[in-house]
This record gives sequence, structure tokens and C-alpha cells, in this order.
Amino acid sequence: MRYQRPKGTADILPGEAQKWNYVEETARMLFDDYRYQEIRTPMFENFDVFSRTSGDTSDVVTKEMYDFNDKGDRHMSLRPEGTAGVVRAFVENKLYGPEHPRPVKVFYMGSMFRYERPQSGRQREFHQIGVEAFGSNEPELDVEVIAMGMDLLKHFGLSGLRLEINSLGDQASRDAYRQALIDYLDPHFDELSDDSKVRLHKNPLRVLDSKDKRDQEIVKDAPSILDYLNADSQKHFDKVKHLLESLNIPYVVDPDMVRGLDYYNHTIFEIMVDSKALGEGYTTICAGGRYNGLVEQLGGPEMPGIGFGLGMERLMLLMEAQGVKFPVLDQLDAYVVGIGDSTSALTLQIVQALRADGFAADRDYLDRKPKAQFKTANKLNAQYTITIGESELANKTANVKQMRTGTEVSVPLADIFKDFDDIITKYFTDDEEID
RNA sequence: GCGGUAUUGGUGAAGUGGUUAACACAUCGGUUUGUGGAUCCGACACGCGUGGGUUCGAUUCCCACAUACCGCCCCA
Repeated sequence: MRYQRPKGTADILPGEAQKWNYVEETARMLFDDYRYQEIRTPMFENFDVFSRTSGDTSDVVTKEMYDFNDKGDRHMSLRPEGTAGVVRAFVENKLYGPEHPRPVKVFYMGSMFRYERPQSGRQREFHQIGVEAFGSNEPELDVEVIAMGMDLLKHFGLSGLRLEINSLGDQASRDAYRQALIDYLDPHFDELSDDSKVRLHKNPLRVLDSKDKRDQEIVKDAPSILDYLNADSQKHFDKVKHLLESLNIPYVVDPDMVRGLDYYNHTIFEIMVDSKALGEGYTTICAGGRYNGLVEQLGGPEMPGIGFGLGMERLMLLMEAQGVKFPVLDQLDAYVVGIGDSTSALTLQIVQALRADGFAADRDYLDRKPKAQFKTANKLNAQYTITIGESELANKTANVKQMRTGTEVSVPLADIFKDFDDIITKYFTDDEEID
């Protein structure tokens, strides 16, 4: 019986993992600039943490949760997204306390799980990088988060980005709009798709998001959320737009944009890219918004929050599609060639000495002939080979060869153990740059 | 959850109801035996996703299952 990885999961193999590492390190550096600190929360939580916060009617909860009962018969779920767990941790660990300067700004990166049909850029286990900022209601923070998302994607070398924003307003605005929408849609009830019929009374905003052609036709003339924002909400949104402009960040307002999770209010946004790698037309690569009330919902004090999530798999697909080159630090400084059994201990000593000195060094472990060892050194793109044979063993010397030029010199073994750098500068600096 | 397509060695792949499953790349070995990217020679599928069935006989036909990809749904 051969084992296969679980459906919708992926093995990230060494070559690929290097790219992931590059992306993650890039993100860490940027987050540091924005003063966001890492937080790590469990990959599974009580089912309720997600179901309550995401909304009972959301697709995530109704059909995509990777949930299970543990041996203590607790209803658990692998996290389908990052925010709920972070908020839970924020509340449980009282990060809202006065000793924590506000806003409290955190980021995370890790696996998320959704039970659904895999497709390109969509897996059951996928990875997200996300940020959350708590404790400020000011539009400036909304804009910082949005700007950081854009900044991040630009750091990854992506182009053709499109920022879409919308406002869902505060609770009062949202309630008013919700009623207006129901009033508008009710007369069309029979024409709506089945999905939308269900959504109409549970979460009418989701109808706006329907991909069904007939639904879209109906929705076209529906009232706009933007007409139902009360003064405060309108002011908030205006400020966000104004600040984006002052940072020269282009954006498009999409009044029909609704996020899949119920906890959002006020500013919501999506950063999209037009790439065939993820299907036709613009697809979302990064999305987020404000979620005032979520902290309270999870048992904390009244404390606003805002954040975004970014899909790693999608990001990697896009970067590949756009031909972004990943800087890879994969240089083998020296390959130590041993000829004859008696040299084996010495070659091992040399390799270890080089490593202790900070060089990347390797040797043969398959007892192969010199020719094969050189072939390997060549294939691994070794900068230098150090050859030890019977005669070198006797003379306490080694042959150091620069692979690129083929130049080979004999040097005392003691020099190699002392400082390999000296040998390089002494014999090979004239025509080669080492990078 | 629904529909479609696919599944041959490390990789890319050809192929047929019936003796030894092409070819290429990669890998390994050799080319007179302590030195690398070329040439040449040679080796390399517990057998064709898994399990059943049809058949004298299946990798090739049928069924189920698994997985991947695409579309729907939805989303990162």
C-alpha cells in the first residue's frame, strides 16, 4: 500500500520551501518596519470560536469547517482563518490591558484549513499571512493596514494590483441598510437563486455577492450601502479615502463588495490582481477589513480591530506567473574530495573545520571515485574543491581548486584549518568576485 | 457537495487485448584505473493509481474507490 498525502494538502519540497522562506522573511522585515509583532495561536480552537464570529450562515461555517470531536468529546475545528483565533488569544491573555501600548499590532503566518474541493490555489490546508491591529477606531489605522498590504505585495514584486474598498458602516448603518435591502429584494424573492433565497433573511448582504446571473440583474438596481451610512460612518469612510489619496494609493470603491465573514464593519478592502494563474479576471490575493465588536463578541472589552489576510499559495502562483525571481542563498563554498579510504577521516575533519569557520561545505558519502566526486562538486556549483589523496595525506597538504577557473594550488593543511578565507584571498582574488 | 478530464519508471512521455512496455532527459557505472560541465558505451518500470470484474489472456475493456487538474459553489 502506498500512502498519499491527504486530499487538498501539499508537500512543500526543498526547492519550493526556499521560496516560501524568502516570502516569509520579506514579510517579517516589512512587518517589523510597521511595528507589527508575531503572534502564534493554536491551529485548532473550539468550534464556537469560529462559528460565532464568522457567522452561522457563512459558507465557511456551514460547509467548509474542518471540525471534529476530540476524545473528550469537545467540538473542535481546525482554524479556517486567522482572525478569530488571534482575537480569542487577545482577549484570553488580556492584551487589551493598559500595559500594552495601543494599538496592539500583531501578525501571524501559518496553516489554515477549509474542507472544500481543491483547485489551483485552493487547498484544504493552505497558508495565510495576516495582520491584526486592536484598539484604535481612527481611519488612520485603516489606512496603515491597507497601505501595509499594498506595500507587502509590492515587496514581493507583484504588479497590476487593484485596490478595492467599501464601507459597511457601523452597526446602525448596517441594520438600516439590511432592512432596505430586504425591502427591495423581497418582491423579487421568487426570481432569486436558491442560495440567495436562503441568504435573503439571514444575511441579505451576501445576496449582493451572488455570482448568479439573474441575481446580479436584480441586485444591479438594489440600494447601495453607501447611501445608508450614517454621519459617523460616512465621515470615517471619507477620511479613509482621503488618507489613501494623500498616500498616493489608488483605489476603487466597490459598493457591492461584501466579505464572506460576518464580523466586518466599516472599512473592508480587497487587493486584486488580474492574472491567468488564478483564473480569468481579477482575483483577490489579499483581503481584510475592520471588525469593531469582534473582541466584545469573544468576551473582551469593547475594542475595535482591523486586519487582513493574504493567501500564500495564491501569492506564490502569482509570483511565479509574473516571473518574480526569488533570491536564493544556496552557495556551496567548498566540496572536499577524498581519494582513498585512508583520507576519509581527514576530509571529514576539513569539512567540519570549514563549517565551523562559517563556510558551506560538503563531501562525498557514497564512497565514490574522484571523478564522480568532481562531477558532484560541479553539479552542486561548488566554488572550490579541496582534494586530499594519499600523497597529500603524507605531505600534510591539500589541493585547492577554484572550479570556475580550474586553477589549482597546493597549500599546507594547517592553512586550511587556520583560515580558508586567507587561502582564497591569497590565491584566487585576482579575477573572481565571490558573491 | 455537483459535473468534466486525467492517472504509465526519478522526470517528460509513446504504446498495444497476447511473447523482451518505445524514445528522451536525469541518475549511476565505464571510456586503461587521483580531478569537473563534451563524445561514445552500458545499466536503469517489484511492471503501466488502488481494488474488483469481463476474457484463454489486460497496462490496454467495464465498475468502484483514491488522487490531481478544470468548471460550479465559495473563497485565501
